[in-house]
Amino acid sequence: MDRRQKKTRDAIFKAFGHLLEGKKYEHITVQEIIDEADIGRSTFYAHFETKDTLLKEMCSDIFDHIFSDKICEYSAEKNDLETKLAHILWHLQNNNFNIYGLLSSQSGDLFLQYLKEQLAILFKMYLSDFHTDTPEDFLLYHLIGSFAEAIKWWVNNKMQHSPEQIAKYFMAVTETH
Amino acid sequence: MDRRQKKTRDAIFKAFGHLLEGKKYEHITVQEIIDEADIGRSTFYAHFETKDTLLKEMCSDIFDHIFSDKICEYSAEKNDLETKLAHILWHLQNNNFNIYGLLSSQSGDLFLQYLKEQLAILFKMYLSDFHTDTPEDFLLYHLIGSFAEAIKWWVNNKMQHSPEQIAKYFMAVTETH
DNA sequence: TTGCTATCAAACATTATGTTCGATATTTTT
DNA sequence: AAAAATATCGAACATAATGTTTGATAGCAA
Repeated sequence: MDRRQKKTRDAIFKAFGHLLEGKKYEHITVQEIIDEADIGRSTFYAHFETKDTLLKEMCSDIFDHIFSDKICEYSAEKNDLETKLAHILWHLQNNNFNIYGLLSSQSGDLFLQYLKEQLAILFKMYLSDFHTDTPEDFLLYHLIGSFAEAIKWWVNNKMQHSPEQIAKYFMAVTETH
Repeated sequence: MDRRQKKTRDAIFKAFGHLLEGKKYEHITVQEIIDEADIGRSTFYAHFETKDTLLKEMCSDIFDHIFSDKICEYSAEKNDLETKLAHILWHLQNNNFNIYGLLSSQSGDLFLQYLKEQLAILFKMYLSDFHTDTPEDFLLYHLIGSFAEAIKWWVNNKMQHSPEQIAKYFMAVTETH
C-alpha cells in the first residue's frame, strides 16, 4: 500500500479516535475529522464515502484482528471458553488503537455493537457448555449481553482488573447447573 | 396544557417515531421531522432545543410511565422480581407509543440505553436474591445486560411470547445456586 | 369581548455535505 | 535516472440543514 495512503488513513483514524473521546459519534462532523487530521477535504472522500463507512472500517480493523486466530503474544494452550474470553479481553487492553478511549467514550455502545457481532460467532461454539430450559437463541443473547456488560463494567473501573479476573467473574454469573 | 401545544407535541412524537422505523436516529434531520409532522420550523424549536432533547423527552414520556408504580390494568399481587419484570414487559407490549417499532428499529439500542437506567434502579433492590463470587456492581451490570438482550430477543421474535414466558426465561438463565 | 400565546411563513447567517478540477508532490515502474 | 501513475492539496461550487428572528394570523382562556 502506498505510503501516502497509509499515512492519511492513520491520520484519519487517529483524529476520529481523538474526537470520539470528546463528543458523541453523531455530533462529530466530517469537517472536524478533516481539520483534526489536517488533510484536504477531497482526500477524506477519496478514502471514505461517509462517516459511517469510516466507523465500520475502523471497527473491522480493530475487531477482525482481535478475533482472528493468529499467533499472538498472548499464548494460550487451553481452548476452553474462559481462556478464549480472557484472550479477547487481553487484546482489548493491549492494542494499537486506543480502545480504552473508544469504549469509555460516550459512543462506547457503538463499538460494543460491532463487538457483539463477533461474540455471537464465538459463543455459538460453546452453547452446549450451558444447560437451561430456554431456546438456544435466547441463551446466546443472554451470554452476549452479559459479556458486553462485563466489558463495560471493566472499562468503567478503568480496566484495573486482569483479563483473567473478568473472565472468571463472567463464568461465575453465567454458570448453569 | 394548551390544546394546541399538545397537538403539536404529539405530531412531533408521531412523526419522529415514524421516521425512526425507516432510518437510524442519527440520519434523521430536524427538517424531516418538521416536514413529516407538518408544522412550522419555529414551532419545532419552540418545543425542543435539539433533536437530542426530543429523544430524551420522548424516552421520559415512555419509560417513566412504565416504571412508575401507578395502579394499572396489569394488576399483580406478588412483589417478586419475576412478576415485576413480567409487568414491565407487559407495559412494553401495551402502550400508547409504538414501542415495538422503536425497539425493532435500527436505533433500538438507543432506547434500551434509557431503559437500562431504569432497570439499574429496579435490579439494585433485588441483588440479594442472587449469590455469586463477584462484586455487587458486576452482578448488577450482568443482570441489566441480560435483561436488555432478553428484550431484544423478544422483539426480534416479533414479541410473540408472553411477558410471563420471557420473564421466566430470564430467571432461568440468571439463576444462581 | 379581551387579552394571551401558539403557530406559521418567510427570511437570514452560518455551517456541513459531497463533488469537481487543475496543480503539485510522491511513489512506483520502466 | 527518467517516465508514468497516482495521492494529496486547495479552491470552488451547488445543495441542504441548523438555529434564530420577526410580524402576521389564528386559537384558547378569562
